[in-house]
Amino acid sequence: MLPISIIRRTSLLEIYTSMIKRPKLQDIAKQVGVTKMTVSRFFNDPNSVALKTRERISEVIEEMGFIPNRVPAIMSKSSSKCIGLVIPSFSNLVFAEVIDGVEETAVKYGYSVLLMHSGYDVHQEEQKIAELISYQVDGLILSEPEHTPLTMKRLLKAGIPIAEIMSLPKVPLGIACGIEHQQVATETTLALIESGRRHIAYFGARMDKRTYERQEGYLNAVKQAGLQSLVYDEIGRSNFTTGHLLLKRAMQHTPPDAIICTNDDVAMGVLMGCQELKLKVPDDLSIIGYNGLNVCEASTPKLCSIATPRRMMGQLAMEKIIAQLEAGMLQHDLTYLSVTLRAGGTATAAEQQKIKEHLDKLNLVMQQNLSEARLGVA
Amino acid sequence: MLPISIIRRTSLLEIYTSMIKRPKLQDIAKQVGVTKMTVSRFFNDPNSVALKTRERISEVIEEMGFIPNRVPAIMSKSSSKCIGLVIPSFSNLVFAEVIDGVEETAVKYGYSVLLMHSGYDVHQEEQKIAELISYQVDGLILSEPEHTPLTMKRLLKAGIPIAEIMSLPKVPLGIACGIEHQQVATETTLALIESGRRHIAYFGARMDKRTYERQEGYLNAVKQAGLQSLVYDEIGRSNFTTGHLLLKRAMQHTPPDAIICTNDDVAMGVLMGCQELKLKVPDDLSIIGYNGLNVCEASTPKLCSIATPRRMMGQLAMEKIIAQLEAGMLQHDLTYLSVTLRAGGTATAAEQQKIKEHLDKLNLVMQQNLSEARLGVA
DNA sequence: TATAATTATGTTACCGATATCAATTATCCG
DNA sequence: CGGATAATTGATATCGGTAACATAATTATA
Repeated sequence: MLPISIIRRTSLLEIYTSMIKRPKLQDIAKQVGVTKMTVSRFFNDPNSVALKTRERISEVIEEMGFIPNRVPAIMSKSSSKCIGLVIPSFSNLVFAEVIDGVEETAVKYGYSVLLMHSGYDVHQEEQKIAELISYQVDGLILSEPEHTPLTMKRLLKAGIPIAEIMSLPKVPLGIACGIEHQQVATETTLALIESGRRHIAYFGARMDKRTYERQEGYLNAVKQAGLQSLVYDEIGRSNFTTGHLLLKRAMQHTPPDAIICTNDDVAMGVLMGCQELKLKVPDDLSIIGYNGLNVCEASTPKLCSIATPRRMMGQLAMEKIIAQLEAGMLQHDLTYLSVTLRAGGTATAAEQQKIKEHLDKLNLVMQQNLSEARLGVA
Repeated sequence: MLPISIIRRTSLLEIYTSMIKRPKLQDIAKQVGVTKMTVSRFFNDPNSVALKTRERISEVIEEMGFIPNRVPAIMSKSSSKCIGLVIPSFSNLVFAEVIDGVEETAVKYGYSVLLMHSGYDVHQEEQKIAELISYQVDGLILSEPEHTPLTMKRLLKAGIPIAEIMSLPKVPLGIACGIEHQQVATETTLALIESGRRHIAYFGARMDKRTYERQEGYLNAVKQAGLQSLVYDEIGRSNFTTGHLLLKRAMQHTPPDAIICTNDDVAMGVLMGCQELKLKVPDDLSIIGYNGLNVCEASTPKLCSIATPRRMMGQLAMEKIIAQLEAGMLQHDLTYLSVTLRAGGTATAAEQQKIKEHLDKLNLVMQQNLSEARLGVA
């Protein structure tokens, strides 16, 4: 069906004739009867302008709806006060909170965020990073663990703080704030095994690289316990439909008694599928999600999920970037963030307890690593 | 639980000592043995540079991981080739496709997109729009129908094409590509009434302004039919949980036999709630979503929803902005986009048919308006 | 009231690209 | 081979702000 278009002239038309040249400080200055320097001061250091002048400038600005041009300022100050953020996708709600955390912190310190998405593709990422650097961002936050060789070279030569979030990259570029997805998956799987589950499946999706880290962790655990590995995945995005589909496929093959899902969407799809297939959750089958999105609250029973500190990751990455900017010094800085259990009835109470214990143990081990690392550096 | 931090020095450390001054065209030029003008040409009009020179420049750029600074270019060319896009929220998947449509079209014509979010708040929107204008965007796409008076003034004085999408604003700033949400809701409601439903409820959310447009349309229809209006809403975002909650509330009050939801998330929440409350869908209760997101596929039965052409809205807004930029002429331009029915078993086959008919009728009426408007202008 | 101290404003150079025009070099053809 | 033409490169001004210093206006103080 084609869009239906009505071109209609309205009362505002007289304003809309041809493109107007945007006013500049000079224009305001002339109107007020000062030089552009005074108007510049009005914006950057109002107290250095006489009250009377300030009022007159204010009036003219108000009247003209004037907004100063930040472009020459970026050149002059050789700092844009902008931080670039590249996420893989806007259709993945995981990143919504990351964005909020990043932006919240940026604003707190007087920075802005330029946001781009890479579509889970390293070449698109290359493009977007180049674009952000070409706008002279003062720092970069990246959320995918892999980059093209050219991107790596550019990033190392960029001379600005760079933070990688979500996962911990093997060769960090500078700052890294992430989760040990693999270890988390191992511990979760072990907890389910200890709780008596013997047919634990992993539902993934081939789009996201972090999925594979978790899958690796899952495989380690089942191998360690001498159990059969049951991995199911699907090309493309991981969503409700994927979960639904993978459940059906799994049931035809070897019916699992527990499913660890790569994320909450897949897990919700599984849960919905269970209602259709009349599977009792968590008795017949326990379902564990990943991320702890709000969607977990929606179902009955609520989805049990591994909650990731997404907002905090954004905040922390930003804090660290700004710290390095203010110090004028680039430094390597790795931060491992711990995950928590988002309680929900898709796992038994005993299982939830076991998972909690395992995650706590993992956190403890990491803290020990921390101490050792400190000694190593000292 | 606090994040666990490990600061570790790695093999890349030697590169990371202090902030490096970013290289400029001049630096490349010196290395190659030409003037910066030649390097500038290398990027903007490669064919005007001798093959041999081109190769040498290429090598140096490759080696230095050089990315040209676009900031002075924006000043010099007095065009940024950037279009600003402001959406209310990244946690609303409705906008993911809009973004894709906008960006896809932008890239096609050599433009970039600067993306910001306003958190459904006109004052935040004011900030973000000002920021985008301060970066000298060549055009703006806004997705909320209301703006502060200051924003209105600034937009009218900005001298760049501005497109408003999603809804059709009462006083359009320039370009508008939107949906007649109110009329669509009226027609949907009427279709359900004609199908025999007598207790039709509307589930909204108080965050989103478009919700109210739809609510208005719903109210018109029930009033027209002499039925009781059953509006339920909740402060805050509209999501699964909201739908769940509103269903319970509605059932305690006057159990509805049909629910029109402000969006698909609320509708999914309702559907999940039905499974808990043992309500038969669509026999006891039919559920209509809004937007036609992919989430509609996830449930059993699939969610019946009014699909909005989100990607097309983005594409169209961008096309029209670029057209005006190339023409160097600002013009009012309103486009009404039609909606379609996304089939799903949460409404009976007969109901789905009726809704389709009503929507088709609406599209016809709009086409007539189009003809009249053309005559009016001619 | 004169002079110093302070406040307010102005002047000039510069940030790093590109537009424009000028100069140089290479190529062609009779 | 010489001059014309085309291809390539260079020189200079400019975009619109801000930094840094200079000057003018005001106030404080002796």
